[in-house]
Amino acid sequence: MKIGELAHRTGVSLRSLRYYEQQKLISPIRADNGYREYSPFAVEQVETIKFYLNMGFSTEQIGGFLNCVLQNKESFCRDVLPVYESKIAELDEQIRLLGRIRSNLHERVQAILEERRISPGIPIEGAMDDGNHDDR
DNA sequence: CTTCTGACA
DNA sequence: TGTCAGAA
Repeated sequence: MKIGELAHRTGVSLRSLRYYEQQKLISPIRADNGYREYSPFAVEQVETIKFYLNMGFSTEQIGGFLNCVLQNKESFCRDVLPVYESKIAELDEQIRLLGRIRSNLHERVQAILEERRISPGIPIEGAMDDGNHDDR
């Protein structure tokens, strides 16, 4: 099938489909006219890519265990463990930062309700870090 | 009409 | 990621 059909059947934009290819997550073959030709498996492949992207993994990380996960239908691929663990650690870090922001705001709310004055805007370390891992 | 690549008021 | 251009 051509890119238009795959996009329609997966709900992924043409742009993203081409981007996944750039990131080596999918490798469609080229027809004589230069059009990308996807195998019918591309549908499930793109869906698993979307799944991991939503899990917060970078395209680079996904590229690492995609084939393994794709073949061993949700089975075990030991190489994914370290990736999953680092992701969990990353989430713990984000949760820690969010907790700081939360308590900071909570304190301000209380101050306002109690008509109490508190310290001015004090930046929270690392709070502005969106932890991006993408980009080739 | 569909796809391709490259680029960004 | 969207989107537009110019070409095939």
